[in-house]
Amino acid sequence: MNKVYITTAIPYMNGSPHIGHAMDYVQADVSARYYRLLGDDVKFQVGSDEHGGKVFQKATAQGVTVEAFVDENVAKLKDFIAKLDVSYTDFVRTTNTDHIRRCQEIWRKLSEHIYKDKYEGWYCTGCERFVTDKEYEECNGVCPDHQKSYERLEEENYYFRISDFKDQIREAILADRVLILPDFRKKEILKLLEESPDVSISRPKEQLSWGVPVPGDDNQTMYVWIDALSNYITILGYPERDISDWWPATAQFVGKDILRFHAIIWPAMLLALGLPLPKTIVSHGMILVGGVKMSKSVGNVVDPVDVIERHGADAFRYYFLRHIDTFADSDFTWEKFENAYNNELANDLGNLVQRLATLMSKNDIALPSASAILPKKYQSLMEKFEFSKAFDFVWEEVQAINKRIDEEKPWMLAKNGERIKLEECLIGLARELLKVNLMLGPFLPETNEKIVEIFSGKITAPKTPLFPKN
RNA sequence: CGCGGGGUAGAGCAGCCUGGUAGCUCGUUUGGCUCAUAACCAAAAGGUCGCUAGUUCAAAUCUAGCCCCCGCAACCA
Repeated sequence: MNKVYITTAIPYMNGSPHIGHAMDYVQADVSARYYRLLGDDVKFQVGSDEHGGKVFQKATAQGVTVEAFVDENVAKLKDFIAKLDVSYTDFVRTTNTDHIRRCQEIWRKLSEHIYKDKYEGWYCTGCERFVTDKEYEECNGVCPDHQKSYERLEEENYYFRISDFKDQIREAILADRVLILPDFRKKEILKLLEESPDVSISRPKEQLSWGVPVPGDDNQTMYVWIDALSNYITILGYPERDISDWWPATAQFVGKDILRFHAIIWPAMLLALGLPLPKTIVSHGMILVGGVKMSKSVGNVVDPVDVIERHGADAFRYYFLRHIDTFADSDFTWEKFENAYNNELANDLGNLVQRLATLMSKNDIALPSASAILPKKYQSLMEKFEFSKAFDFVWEEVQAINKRIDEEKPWMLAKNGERIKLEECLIGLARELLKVNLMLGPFLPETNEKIVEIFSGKITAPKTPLFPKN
């Protein structure tokens, strides 16, 4: 039995979960369920990134303690993940004491690649943060929120010497020892790697109080990188436990916006710790709405929960796994979604189940049990994380069954009393459907179970269709 | 010359690496069927493959130049 470890990015707890996070979860879940289907032992991590200034400020603004604030958001996140029907096994919180302790131990282990340096940049005393040079120029040197001029300030930070590992990382990426998907992102990362300077990994305590204290320096707090990225191994019990059963991860799912951190900083950390690199980093694109970026100010934000409440988790998973490109930016519109739901889920699949179940039920034909096997092509696509293509393949089979029913005309066989042929025909068709259903399992877990139920024992057509139309 | 992705039927995409009748899904039109959620099956209409030049017997596909859209460029998925 193979050990498979699947991870997702841990969302920052300064707000509610949104559609971008949903992509991580749904993709990772399909992989996890697929490997379970193969009989593998799967560990599937999800979690929450809870430290940092923004979380602290938000909590303060709401007049609640920061602990209460993150607890509430974590509860929301867990509820969100449950709604998506995500079969995770481990939930890691960066405020968990084990995580914090392990994180500090990791820092110590990294110490020979850590140095202290001064950072100089534009700072807003209102926001209590540095802004990038680009931001500075865009605002003409005046903070738009506070109407104050930025000040030139310097502070001391610890830095992680990425440059110690650049060559190793480049080689690993080039040789696909850490496979970055899709390929065009790999090229992007290789280019970015050359320009990646050392990364600042701490902040003065007075500026950042809500975070993991830097071991051996009371005046510094860890900035996000080591705290957040290490979650993938602290949840496994690193460093005090041997994690080689699970690490390296089979696949780490991230959004394209944070790929750079997972493909550069994270591998550098792992190399410094003497740990192997993840086998695959899968990066998905952004969801656009009507061709434009989703944003609160535009007011075009689509809440996954709305989609789920309308047609269920499987419908959500269907659209986002098949019609949203697995790797590139893709468009969501309600019209497209409803279209896919009605034409494909309801008409192609739902109706297929209905007509076949009715045919078998009317003629009192049961399905002798037989185990289906997964087609090679499907397996190969799933193992390349080509979810949308794998789904297309499954759908070709769905359509082929509908076609076969029309060609073989079982209702005619029934009318003519050709019992033997009828049984042969319907059992053959039902077996095909169960083969499809097996492949459908990782994508649409709820539907999968329903189909299994319908076609076991004495068959009766469901009273309410699998995918009811409005 | 910052890096990367893209411009193919009304819409969304595949094909381009390894040149040789331009394909898929949705939508539209017509026909068939009646087991089924007015569902299913078949057929048809619809494209100067961003522009220009070049290589070639032959280019969506290779080369060069140009135009346009989008993403990223140290922390807003």
